[in-house]
Amino acid sequence: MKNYSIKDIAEIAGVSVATVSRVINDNGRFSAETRKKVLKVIEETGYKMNYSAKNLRMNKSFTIGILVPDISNYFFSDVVQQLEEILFAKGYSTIICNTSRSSEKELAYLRILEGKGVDGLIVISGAEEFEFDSSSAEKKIPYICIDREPKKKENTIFISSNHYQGAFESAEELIHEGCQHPIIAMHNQKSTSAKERLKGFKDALKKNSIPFNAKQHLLSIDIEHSDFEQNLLTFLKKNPNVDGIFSINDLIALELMLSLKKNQIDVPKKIKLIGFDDTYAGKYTTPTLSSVRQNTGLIANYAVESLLELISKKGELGRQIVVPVSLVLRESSTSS
Amino acid sequence: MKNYSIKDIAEIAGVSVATVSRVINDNGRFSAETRKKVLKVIEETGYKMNYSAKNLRMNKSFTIGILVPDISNYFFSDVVQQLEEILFAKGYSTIICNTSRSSEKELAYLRILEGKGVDGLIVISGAEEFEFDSSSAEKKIPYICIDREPKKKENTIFISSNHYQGAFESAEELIHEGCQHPIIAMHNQKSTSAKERLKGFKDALKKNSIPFNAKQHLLSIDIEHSDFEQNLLTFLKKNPNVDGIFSINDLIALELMLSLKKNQIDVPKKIKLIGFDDTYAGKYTTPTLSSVRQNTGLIANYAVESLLELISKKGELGRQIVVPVSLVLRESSTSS
DNA sequence: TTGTATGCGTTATCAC
DNA sequence: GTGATAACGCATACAA
Repeated sequence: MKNYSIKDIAEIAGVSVATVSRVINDNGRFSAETRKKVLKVIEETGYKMNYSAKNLRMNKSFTIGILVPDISNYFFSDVVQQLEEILFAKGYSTIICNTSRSSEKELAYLRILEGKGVDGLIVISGAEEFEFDSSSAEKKIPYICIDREPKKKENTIFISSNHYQGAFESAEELIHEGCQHPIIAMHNQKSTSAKERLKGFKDALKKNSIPFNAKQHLLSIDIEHSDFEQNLLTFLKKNPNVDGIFSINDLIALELMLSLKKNQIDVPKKIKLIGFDDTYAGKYTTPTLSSVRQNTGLIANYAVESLLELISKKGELGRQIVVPVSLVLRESSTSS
Repeated sequence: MKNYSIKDIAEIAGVSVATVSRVINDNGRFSAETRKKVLKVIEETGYKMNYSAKNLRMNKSFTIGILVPDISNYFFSDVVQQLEEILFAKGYSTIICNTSRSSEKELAYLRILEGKGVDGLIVISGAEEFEFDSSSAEKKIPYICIDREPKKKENTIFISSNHYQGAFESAEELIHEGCQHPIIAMHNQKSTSAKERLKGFKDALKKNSIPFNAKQHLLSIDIEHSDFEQNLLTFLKKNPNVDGIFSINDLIALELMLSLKKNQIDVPKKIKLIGFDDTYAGKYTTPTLSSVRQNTGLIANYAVESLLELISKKGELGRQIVVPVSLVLRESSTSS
């Protein structure tokens, strides 16, 4: 048994390679009879398309590259999985590239992906703004940005959750639950989404006549270096009236919950807490964790749809799609 | 600006395509001067290798396919990420295929991957035994199985954690902590890893003179259908002396913990609990969850190493590599 | 040391 | 409705 090519198929079926190709791609005209004949041979031989040849000839790869900072992150892996699912159904395969938030790795991947002739790119998050100059202007590779603001908006389509809304509603929820001194806890990454969440939080405070002040309302967390717990305690010592925390993500929220518990600060009685991403862990903590859920399914759908439109030259660039989020309320933010 | 080919480069540099190819691949002989000349042109033009052509010509793709049941699973995504990292460093790119535990999808992917000419395959878990008959015996695609027992061991290399050890040690730990009636909680998937864990659990009981009896020591959970909590309560009603649970994975362990808490059954006082996989959520529950940690880094390393050996025809087939696990003890299994 | 020519498997453009 | 053939970009055997 060998690797059959359409040439072999043609020979066995007693037709020409052109005919075989036409049958396979259901493209052009041929009689029902030859069709059956060819299909039978294909079945019998177990013929498999050589995509390298097809790609070379067509200058198309039916492959989409996905750039993601960290596939083990809950939100990212969720989006990626959905993307993969949808793309597969549409006949595309995906190359998932874990950039580990490293620019060099990202660049290296970009070159490889270009070389492999991907038809399109989906770029997910990443700390900095993204600019992709497919150096060959001739064959610009279309790309979609998810949660990562592109430098040149006119070259791409930008999809993201409504981070502003999520933060705004969270802050309002805390206030409505009686919090007089809600704060926002965030890391020092200046991603678009983080900025939006901060803005939403600030605006909610403003709307409720609480003047925002970084010293009093912003707990800044240096993920890598400083001691998490000490960080929190110092802040609370300076601001003893804090009674609500909106955390920029669940990971931080969970750590906060742990530290608070360790220091006998009751959640939600003394301090109410809302996270972001609705990680599954939030269902199992005591108290269970309220969080903002992003609609990954919708995001993935929009991304694929837009990208395929761009690939077929039908899509309009420069758009921005904002996907609404939903607040999932659990015990950590509700006054019994 | 267009997409340059080596032909263009050759023309600009005033040499032949053969020379350019030799320079690019550092293969064959050429003068230092021509080398410099060619490299300069490549730099200036921003030439990018067309891998479709290269693959077609070389019958090699520098691409590895990874089949994984569910990328959003903690253990899987961890392994995949590490695989990707290691492979990337070695110049390979990866196509990650999420099979959603569907045989059809798996088969479809296999065909595509073959067509794309992947140099090798890494198959992770999946419910059933795996048999990959690269239908073209001519060009057998080498593959590695992680946590999934292949039907024909002689065609592949089988890598897995020491599930037996993890289960055995967990059971012994429960017993040493005073449990008289430890049980194992498991879903109805008959994967290799599940079987091994069951065996380890049984053997630990035997060693400690506790005769294993499915009715008394095996809590079977139908993930999809039945009501989880009711399931547990019924079992506990029949076996009121249960004082320790080894759960086949953390997901189930977390659910158990939730149900126990809901019914005021204290963990670890009344019932001690140990999970499997050391999901990050276990750090944030109350009590924190003891669990068996798999060494994903080591698994990934072995997998890549073995696969590359197979690809270069140097590896020996039929081997089995067992990677030790470690028991991470937390509050859920320790008597205060 | 370098160049010429061939073929990898496919699709598309012609002819017939 | 079908067949012959060029072309895609690359690596390599063989010539020079």
